[in-house]
Amino acid sequence: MTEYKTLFTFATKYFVLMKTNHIKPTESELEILQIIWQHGPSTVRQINDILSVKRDVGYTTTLKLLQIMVQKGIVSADKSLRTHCYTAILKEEETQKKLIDQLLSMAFGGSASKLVMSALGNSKPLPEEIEELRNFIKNWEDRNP
Amino acid sequence: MTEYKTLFTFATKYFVLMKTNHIKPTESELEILQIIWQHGPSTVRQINDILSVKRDVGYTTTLKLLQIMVQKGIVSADKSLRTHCYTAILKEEETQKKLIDQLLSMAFGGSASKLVMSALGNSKPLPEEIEELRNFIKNWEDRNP
DNA sequence: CAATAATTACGAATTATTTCGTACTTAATC
DNA sequence: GATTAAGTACGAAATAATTCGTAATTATTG
Repeated sequence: MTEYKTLFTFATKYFVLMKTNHIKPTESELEILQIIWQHGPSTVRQINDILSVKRDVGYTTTLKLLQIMVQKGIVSADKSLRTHCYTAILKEEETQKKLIDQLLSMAFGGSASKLVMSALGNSKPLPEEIEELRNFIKNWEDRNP
Repeated sequence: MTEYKTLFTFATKYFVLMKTNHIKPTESELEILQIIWQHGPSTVRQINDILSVKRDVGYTTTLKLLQIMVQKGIVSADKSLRTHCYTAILKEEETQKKLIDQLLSMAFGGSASKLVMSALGNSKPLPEEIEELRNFIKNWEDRNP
């Protein structure tokens, strides 16, 4: 019996992995995801308030997007209260990783170094970011002698 | 008269700049752009042959995409011969820069260092890339003490 | 030169994405 | 308790992206 449970658990995880692995949030969905990542589980109104600062967007538009995102398994909805609360299912780092991989193969011919150079080329990282980055680079260079 | 010509030249460049600045190639368009970037000006057949290796795509589909890309100003078509030849108008580095900026604001909250770390985190750059990258980093660190 | 092959032009179906209006339900307020 | 406000559900329009079929044209070949 335990074997079956273990197998089931594994199969479930694997299925979810497979499913989420090819989920690719659209731009609007990413906008919303980012808000949830930053602010934690949020209601439609909270999300829409933040979204509205940047651009014109109707309340029901945001609602609809969130409902679609639930269907796609991008977020989950807690419906225990009348005002539903949405939580990110896609994890920030994993999603970022996936998006970078995609950009990498789509516009950089798979060359990560080119991507990095292009990213550092433009940007003006904040001082505190620079320190973090410097450490990371040091570590990375140790691992890639 | 020369003043007008100069003005016109400037205005044209400015217009094209403004126009191309907000051009955002779709995924399929990027696929094609990448091929042209790598192989130089190409015909539909050449592009479609390369494209077909990776995935199923009809000849007329590729043709249509290229025609749309001409309309958008992404590529230009030399129609002097029966078999048209397509050249990239969008430059590789600029396009890459733009796409990174977009990814940056869309998924990394604008933090280039996070993007770089994520990119280097996964990747296994080729030895020759590592050297190039190392030089770049050295220079970058000199400029960001 | 007739038949075949390669090419372009372009309409149109299909699918995905975004947006919002309207109806309905539940809570808050007067 | 009636009215207003806030919320959800959901259909559907508008737009964008992708795909391909068919017709017309021009070259190539036998």
